[in-house]
Amino acid sequence: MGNSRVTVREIARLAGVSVATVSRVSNGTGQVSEEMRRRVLEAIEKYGYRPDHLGRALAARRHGALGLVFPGLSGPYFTELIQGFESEAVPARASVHILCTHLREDSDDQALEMARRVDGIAVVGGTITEPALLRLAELVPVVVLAGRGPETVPSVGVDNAPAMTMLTRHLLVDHGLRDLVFVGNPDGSPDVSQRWAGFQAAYRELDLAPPTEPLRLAMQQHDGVLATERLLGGGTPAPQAVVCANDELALGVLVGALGRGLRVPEDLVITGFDDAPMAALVSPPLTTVRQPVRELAAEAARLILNAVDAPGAAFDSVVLPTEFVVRRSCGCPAEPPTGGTGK
Amino acid sequence: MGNSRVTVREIARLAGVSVATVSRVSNGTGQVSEEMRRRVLEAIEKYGYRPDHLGRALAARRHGALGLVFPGLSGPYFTELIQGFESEAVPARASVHILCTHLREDSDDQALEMARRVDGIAVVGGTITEPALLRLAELVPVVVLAGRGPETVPSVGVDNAPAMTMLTRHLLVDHGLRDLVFVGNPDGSPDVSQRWAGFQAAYRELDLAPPTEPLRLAMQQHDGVLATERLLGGGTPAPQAVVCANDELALGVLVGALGRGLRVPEDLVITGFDDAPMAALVSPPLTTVRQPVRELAAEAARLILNAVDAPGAAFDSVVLPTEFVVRRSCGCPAEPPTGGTGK
DNA sequence: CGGTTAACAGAAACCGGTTTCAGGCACCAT
DNA sequence: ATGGTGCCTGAAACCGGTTTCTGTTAACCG
Repeated sequence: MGNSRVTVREIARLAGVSVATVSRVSNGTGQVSEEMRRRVLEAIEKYGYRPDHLGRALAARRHGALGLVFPGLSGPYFTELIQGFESEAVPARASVHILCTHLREDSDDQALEMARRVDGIAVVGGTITEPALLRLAELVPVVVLAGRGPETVPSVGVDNAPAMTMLTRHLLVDHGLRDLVFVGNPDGSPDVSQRWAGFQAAYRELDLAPPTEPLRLAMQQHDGVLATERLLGGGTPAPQAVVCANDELALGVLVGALGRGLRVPEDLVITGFDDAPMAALVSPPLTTVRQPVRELAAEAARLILNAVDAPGAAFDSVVLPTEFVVRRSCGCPAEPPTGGTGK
Repeated sequence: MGNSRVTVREIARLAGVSVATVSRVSNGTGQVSEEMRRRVLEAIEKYGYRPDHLGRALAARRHGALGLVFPGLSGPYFTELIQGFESEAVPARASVHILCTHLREDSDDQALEMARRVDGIAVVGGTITEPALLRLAELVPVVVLAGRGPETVPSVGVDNAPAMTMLTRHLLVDHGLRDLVFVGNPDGSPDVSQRWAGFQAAYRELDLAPPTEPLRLAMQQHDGVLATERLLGGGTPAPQAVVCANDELALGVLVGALGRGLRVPEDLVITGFDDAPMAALVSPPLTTVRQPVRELAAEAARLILNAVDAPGAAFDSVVLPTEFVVRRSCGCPAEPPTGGTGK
């Protein structure tokens, strides 16, 4: 297996030059005469020489790889994240290592282990402990993706709380609703934690007492279906509106609610967060908050790549803006461009 | 950055032994006296020595990494794939590199590039060209994931065609339907191609003329919504059943159909493939085919790891079984455990 | 024409490990 | 005493590159 067994020294011998010259030619560094360059390139071409990654990495003290650590892989959010990260890493000739911790006990150790194989790491907020994050940052450039880490570790995120406050305010003020329930686990991720805080803040702005407890569930579509069983299955009175921590949950709730014969938004208002592709396509279309997930991850990758190239240069945190997207599921009339009013 | 600057030679000096001994102790290879081992371990502990990955990899001619190449990252299918792969790689102390080709022009080159950074690669069927696959297999152990490659390259997949034939036969025979439309692009992936073939085969079994063209769409949920627009938007007469290439499409079609006021399965029958978590939770629950996606990827990882450990040992292709899951969306009565019949 | 300088090439050191190989030593059987 | 046998150990070679440092050569200048 492998014709790629041809090394610098062989090429050097075949071209009748020194290894230094071969290295210079293959890297385009230093001064090489036209004659030498031609001879070397000829040999490289002829024998199909490709410099070995490990040798090069060892000498250069650089792996040419970036790491991405996240808790689990569920739904469009994480796939967008990965793709955004990848889209920035690949052009920089950096390969992407992933680590999916599943919130295992040894997540911290595995992240530390990864640090020894890559040049920089993006960690999704809430995936590893804060001490581990700090130790990680001592080894390689680190950025926290979607969330905030310790002061010294830069992060890339969106303005979750204000966005959620705006959305909640819309329901409370413009639609006059009072009995809202928030679905999502604030302890699960910084994102959700901030959204929960923003949700409560909207109540306080109006001198209302906010709900004290969210409906704690994971973030997948089927958790949303589960939520409808809890909320609409009798027992407690049904809420007026379900404010979901992300679109997937909202879609699940929507499917569950429609499945029970409820009309949305007449009988139940539902909102999401993310503006996933499906949000605009379901009926009624979902009122949500658009966040630039892909761009978020791309920005993280860029920050890391910069930090790798220019060690020492402090790099700042970034907060990307969100956009409140009003559609039909909150009770607003159908948007003009969609045509047709109401149901 | 990094206290991890301590090397074998330093430890050797500090412990008053040779580097060979340090290497032997840290790897547990060869014979080392108790006294030496103690001294070395003490030094390792004291100075926090961790062998450098690159040095080790270079010397051992092994990267300690596995690659996973796929076209794009959409929906639960790919996330399950990644997690299954990862779950097998991590315990083997192999890191996971991913490459998301997006079907770019240079996919082949990028895959070959990856081959020089990992010990083995799993390629999702249809992601790179066949010649590239062959060249790849010359460099490292390769397995095709979900699909079949050239004879010489082993693959891991499921029995797509028979499963889809069984499902289609169920609609044709048990429900007496005739006007079915298949949604999915057979040119997009071997999986879909096989399912499309199985779909047509069911017609032929009954001496019926199968549809000649599928509705060619991508595989995401919103493509399913798109499908309803094409199929139910007037123009052509609506079909009796929509046979989707995967569950995501089916969920999209379901959402789209319900949004148009259709009753499922009374007005329109819908089926999926995969048995994603949501399939059982929507109403009506989705008739589909369960395939062990996670196990598929795990098996691929195992095959590769074995091939890496025992080079030369031929390794065979694997076909995992599927299971036909009958629920309500095909027109069958609600399952007993679910309780409640019909709507 | 002698001396300075710039351009270029190669020998050797280096990155951080693993592994081969030869030798030292203790122990045992002749 | 001698030779053989195992067990340990360390020097040195090796993995495949990059980079420093030294030296040669030719061009240029006064």
